[in-house]
Amino acid sequence: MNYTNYFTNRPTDEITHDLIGRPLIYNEGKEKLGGYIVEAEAYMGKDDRAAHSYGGHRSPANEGLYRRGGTIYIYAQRQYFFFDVACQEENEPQGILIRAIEPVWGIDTMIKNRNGKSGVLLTNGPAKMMQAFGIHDKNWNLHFLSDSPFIIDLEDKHRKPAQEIIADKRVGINQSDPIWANKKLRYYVAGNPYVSDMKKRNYAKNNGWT
DNA sequence: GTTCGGATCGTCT
DNA sequence: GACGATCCGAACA
Repeated sequence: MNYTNYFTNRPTDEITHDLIGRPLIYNEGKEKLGGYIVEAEAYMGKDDRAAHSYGGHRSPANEGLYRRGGTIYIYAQRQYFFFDVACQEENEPQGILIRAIEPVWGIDTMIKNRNGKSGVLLTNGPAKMMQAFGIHDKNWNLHFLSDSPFIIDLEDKHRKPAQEIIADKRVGINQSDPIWANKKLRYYVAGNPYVSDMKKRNYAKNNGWT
């Protein structure tokens, strides 16, 4: 399975669901940083009121969404950076936002990058994950995954099986269009502590893995 | 443990 | 000049 096939040929929400439990790794050359994807959101393109590409809106900042599936789309929001992967063919501006990982590789370095914050606070949000990787710019925006330090491991045997994957509404979406704002396009490992806003009382045994 | 409001800056109008 | 696909610390329980 290569990135092009993986990020096209299926509906974007289906790909998003499939990414849960797969390793996401960032390796600039000196050390492997990353963990298992535990939370991600699908943005369904021109019709999706919550997407940056809603209504066909196109600008230098959201150009990445219009590139071919497997292209990295990094964007800035306030002082923070977010990591997306474009889906579908070129000019079909759909994408996936990786929201959270359960840290596994290079934890000590990621804690340093996060200014000493550890535990759940290390990577339980899209901008926190980028900080943990030490990314503070859009350097890799518009690069194809295989031409970047990012690796999404598509080997099924490396995918950590979740006990249950929940579909829920996306986070931080403007409610002006309740139809799109409430669509269940966010997927996460039930009870995993690294899912953003996961309440302690909802933590699952074995972090929600089988 | 959970909620609330302010910070802060790239991007588009 | 206004607005976020957020984060953090302070306040309250």
